Amino acid sequence: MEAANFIHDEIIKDLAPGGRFEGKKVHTRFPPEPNGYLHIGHAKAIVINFSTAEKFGGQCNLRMDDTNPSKEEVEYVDSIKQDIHWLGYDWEDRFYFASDYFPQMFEYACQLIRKGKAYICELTAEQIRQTRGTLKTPGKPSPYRDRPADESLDLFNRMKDGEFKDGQMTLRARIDMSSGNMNMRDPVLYRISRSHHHRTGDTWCIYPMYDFAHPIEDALESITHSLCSLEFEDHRPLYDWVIDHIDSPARPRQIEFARLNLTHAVMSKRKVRQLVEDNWVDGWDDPRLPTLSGLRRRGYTPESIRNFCERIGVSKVYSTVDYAFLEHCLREDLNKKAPRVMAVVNPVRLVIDNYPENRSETFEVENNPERPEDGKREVTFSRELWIEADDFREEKIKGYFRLFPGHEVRLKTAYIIRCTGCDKDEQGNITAVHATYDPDSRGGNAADGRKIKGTIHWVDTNNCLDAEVRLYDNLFKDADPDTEEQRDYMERINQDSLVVRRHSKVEISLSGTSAPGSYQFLRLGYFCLDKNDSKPDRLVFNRSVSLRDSWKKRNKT
RNA sequence: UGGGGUGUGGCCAAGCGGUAAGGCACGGGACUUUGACUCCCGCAUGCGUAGGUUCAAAUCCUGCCACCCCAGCCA
Repeated sequence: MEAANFIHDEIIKDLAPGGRFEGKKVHTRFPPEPNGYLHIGHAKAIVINFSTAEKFGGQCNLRMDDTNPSKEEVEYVDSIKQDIHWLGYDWEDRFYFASDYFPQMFEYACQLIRKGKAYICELTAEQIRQTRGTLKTPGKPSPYRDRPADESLDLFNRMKDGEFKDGQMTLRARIDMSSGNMNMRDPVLYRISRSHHHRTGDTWCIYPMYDFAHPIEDALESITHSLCSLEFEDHRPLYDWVIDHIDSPARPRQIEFARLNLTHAVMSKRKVRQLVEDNWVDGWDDPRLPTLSGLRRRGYTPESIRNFCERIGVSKVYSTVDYAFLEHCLREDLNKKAPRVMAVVNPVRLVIDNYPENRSETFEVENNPERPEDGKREVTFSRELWIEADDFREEKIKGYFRLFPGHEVRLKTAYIIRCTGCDKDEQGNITAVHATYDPDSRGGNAADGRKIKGTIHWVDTNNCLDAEVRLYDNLFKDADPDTEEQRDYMERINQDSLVVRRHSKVEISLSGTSAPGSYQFLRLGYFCLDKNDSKPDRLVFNRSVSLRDSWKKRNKT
């Protein structure tokens, strides 16, 4: 089997004869804490866990790591499940909660106490901090460190029974107060907390810490490979310590990889929350946010996100992936799938002066040149059309081959027209563009075979729909809004990250649509209906991503 | 000499002692009834750095440098 990344390398070794998991089935898990919404960074972890299991013919569990009731809520559990399903992964019947293991964890803690590997400490949080030492100096042993096991066991049971106040005492591992690894300086294993747990209610008033709970959760589920992010590297010795000192049914292996960062975006829960709560964006599913619900509303497909996650690779290097790569993956997917449609986002009236006033005709347009099997649809044409304001200029500039007086252009699938001028109001705003058409060019090709370089899209003024179009761009202009910790990144928000066009015109074939799905607005980009605001009689489209535009690129700076 | 990690082109990333894959971005060109798509071409005499071992080093060894993580009763 070929390894796609260093984790696969390790797994292959583990599975080999004499390896740590020889003869075992690979088992991974995705263990979110239900305290917020999932984002693209989680998607990377989800893809790594599920695809690794799949690659080796194993399984991946979904587990809510709910060991801290003061931060967790049920509403998140549902959104997390929904997002993972949406991405296209299935955990079948293997959906678990860390809280289901509380009784077993308590039992393991008692084992540790009996072995003299853990003790009840009555130091306050402040005292624990003070005696922990610093990065360069060893800590001091707690005065309770040598408390007899019987006494600790008794206290631990009374802790569980609610005899003590929150924070009054803790269960601590007895490891090494002078370890260079801070996590090994007698870490707290259990704390007293009377917050209401979303699943166990008030059954417990003591809760295990992550470092104690996680290896047990993994072991109980027979996880072989516990894949997590880099910041847990220093916790691995403690993870192994717990497994080694309890009567563990399994010996899972933790492997760490670098989490995903994206340019032009903020990923941390705290920062996203602030953007939402201070109303810089429209909720957790704002299309500019890197949350999965935001990306979904923006029109990102699960396939594009999965593909993105697979292609960015897995390593231990601190990395920031260019947002342009995510966009590339979306375009690549939508180019194959999205039906083409004509829409004029910023309309200006085009009058074809030599076209009869009351005449109308119909043209057939292909739905997707990439997929001829998708068939064709009809669009109507008449004397007055809407065209994109950008497609007309009063004067030619170098390289511009759209409409300007005297110049010919093709109206997609219809006729070749020649621009004759424009009308303006008193302020000098262009109110209409004038042109004449070539009656012998029906369909778009000139009878004399002359080549027409430019083709523009259009919509019949007599047969179209008004729509609101929301043009989204990066939330942050800076590639790295997240770098300097203390900077007020809100001030760096891109003022043009949302431009609303309320009077856009879209072709009639879109009338009444409510189905989810993406369209390519010809020459503009990929768009989808906004799931929150669009109504069959008042369409609202979100721009998922623009088409690549070498003209625009060439003309800026 | 706290501990743990990482350094390959602008951004990801292969490479596992035999003479620098691939993708994105970027630049050029072809094609084009989407300035899209597609297709060509270009883009590291170089792998943090200095030495060493070897016929041969991004890969092995040593020193140095840079950056990231750790002192929650968060995960």
